[in-house]
Amino acid sequence: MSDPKPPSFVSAQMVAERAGVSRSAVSRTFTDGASVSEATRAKVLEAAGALGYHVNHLARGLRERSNIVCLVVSDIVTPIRARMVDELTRKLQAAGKITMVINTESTIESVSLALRQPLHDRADATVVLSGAPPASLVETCLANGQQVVLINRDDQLMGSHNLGVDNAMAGREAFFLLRRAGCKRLGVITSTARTASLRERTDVFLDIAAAEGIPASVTETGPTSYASGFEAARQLFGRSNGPDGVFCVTDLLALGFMDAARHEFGLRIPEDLCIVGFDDIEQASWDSYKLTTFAQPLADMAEHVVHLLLHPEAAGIERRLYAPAPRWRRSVRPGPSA
Amino acid sequence: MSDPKPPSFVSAQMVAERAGVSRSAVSRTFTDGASVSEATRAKVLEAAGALGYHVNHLARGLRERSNIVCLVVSDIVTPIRARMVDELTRKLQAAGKITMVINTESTIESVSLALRQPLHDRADATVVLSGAPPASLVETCLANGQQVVLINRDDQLMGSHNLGVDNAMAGREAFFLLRRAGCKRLGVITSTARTASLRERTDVFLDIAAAEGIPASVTETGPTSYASGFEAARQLFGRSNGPDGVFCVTDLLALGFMDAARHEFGLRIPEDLCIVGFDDIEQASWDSYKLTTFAQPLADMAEHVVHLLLHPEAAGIERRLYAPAPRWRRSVRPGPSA
DNA sequence: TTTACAAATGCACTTGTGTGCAATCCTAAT
DNA sequence: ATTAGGATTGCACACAAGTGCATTTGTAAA
Repeated sequence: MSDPKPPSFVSAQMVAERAGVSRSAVSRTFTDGASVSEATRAKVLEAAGALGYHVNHLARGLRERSNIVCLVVSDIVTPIRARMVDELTRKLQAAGKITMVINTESTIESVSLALRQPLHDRADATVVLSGAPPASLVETCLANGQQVVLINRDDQLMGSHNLGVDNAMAGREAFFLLRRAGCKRLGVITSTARTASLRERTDVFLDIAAAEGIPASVTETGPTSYASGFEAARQLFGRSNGPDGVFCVTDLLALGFMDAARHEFGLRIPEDLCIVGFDDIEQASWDSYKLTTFAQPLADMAEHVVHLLLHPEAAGIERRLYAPAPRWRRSVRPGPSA
Repeated sequence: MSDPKPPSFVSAQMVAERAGVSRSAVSRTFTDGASVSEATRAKVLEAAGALGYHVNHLARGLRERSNIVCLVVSDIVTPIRARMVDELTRKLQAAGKITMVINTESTIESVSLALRQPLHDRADATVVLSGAPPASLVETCLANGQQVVLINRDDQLMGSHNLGVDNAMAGREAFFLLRRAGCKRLGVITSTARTASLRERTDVFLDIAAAEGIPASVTETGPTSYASGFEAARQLFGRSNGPDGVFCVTDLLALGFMDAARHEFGLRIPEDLCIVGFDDIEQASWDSYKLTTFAQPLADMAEHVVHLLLHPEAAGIERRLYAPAPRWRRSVRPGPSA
């Protein structure tokens, strides 16, 4: 007997009918600067409220910009990534953008697949936090009028914005920190995920060490994780003559390394072993670690991403390098031991 | 002289013109089960490839379901939240859904504002991970044909799916773990964010303790964080006669509490003090902590969310409670001390 | 009261897609 | 060669919005 009437979204047409005006009037009521009389506006607002009307942003996006930003990211659970996602979603939202998150693996195929999504969704922009996007797909995005922002990606693709942290500076600073502490046998702990960022931190550190005549080894045991750092320490101190100063290219590696060095081999930090990390994740400041490390200016970077997206034509394409901020804590001696 | 031709998305119309067919043919080529001849399909695919055509999901969403799912969440940086977001985005994506993230504060106003977004964006469903959504707005979402899934929220709102973890069980188990260890003076460490989940864990623990005649105190010093746990330990052990067994309603609180107890007061864990946490964040398993805690079956929960969204009419509204899985580690003695 | 001019309104078109319906094409059987 | 039948195809509409343009309404000045 009764109409089942499946619930569905209420359109401007329905509001117009209820308010006894044209659909144009409804549209104009919700458009800034449009010409509507106070009486009509009131009728429309009443009807809209009663019906629970909400402007369809998707339909609006058909005509002009969609205000959608695609965030391509892997390893969200990683503290540093989670913080970046947090900063970006928060700031994009405040700027009136809609954030679509694409959770991808770091593999080329997975990223390629993911990068097709912003095209399908008519995103205004694509922000890549992880993985190495193929140049051809980035070009397609650009050709379709999207902006592309790569964060901490090596690929200096034409037409994309590139934001990154100064890895060379970090590698250099890490070395000098350890040398000032009087470390004699250095080591770099990195991961098998050979991204350009990690590689640059490693290479600069090694180059300076070589130039200064201090021996330095490289150890990598797996992905960029606590477990890999732990395993690295096991390997290094399992044989004699382990390092007395290490640069872990990531805080997660550093914390794992630290735990293994302390609890498996009884080493004292910083007396027997100095450790420098990178990222300044929250855990690095915890009382069990007090890790000396470098902070990425995430808030500044996110801020700049939003700025780029809000003013697409303002400054043109740019590559910007941010200086990592050293955080001196307890894992490095202030001066030589003994 | 040359056409500036601002880059923009290529439409099915353009593909049709280049392929010399009607726009319908293009649409049918990209629609499963539609009737297109092999010759036409080939021409269309060629043209689409050359032009870089991608079906506009937004426009498609105008007609039927949009396949957009809204994720309302706060405190993404928190390990447990990051993991839930990771599980959900990954599984939703695999199911062909598009995830848009709304990063909100936990305040009522902020959540209210956030909940309007899925309405504007014609999301098929809204998943709420944080905050207390006002009933009226949830009703609006439901009235507009959306599905609403609340995860670990108290509010048992009509028409919304409710998934949660069995907090009562956790509180009970925590108590028995500590009693079996022979603890005489118990304590609960919680936060000032009085969500239903945290409150239930606290209350059940206290009730049983009272019933069993073991004294138990409650301490809350701030938000649900490492720092709050740290501060709680300072307060409790700053005066004499601190507890010898505590249930921290969150792992973050537990780790902070642990660090302060060890490093500020020299307490040995589990000899002098037993600690039980909740969440089983990655850090709880780290060598410096080895925290006994309870794991939320995040993967199962995410799986079920996707199931609910894929089969909207299948099972109707439901409330489902998941059993937390105990993780026995080193922060609780297996039996009474001395 | 008439005129002039601005404000308000509605028609119709636009955006990009999917699809019902009718017209056309092609193939095979009579 | 004719026809039946199925496979293709294209037209036109629907979806939900914004907006240029012409029309109507309203108001104030002459």
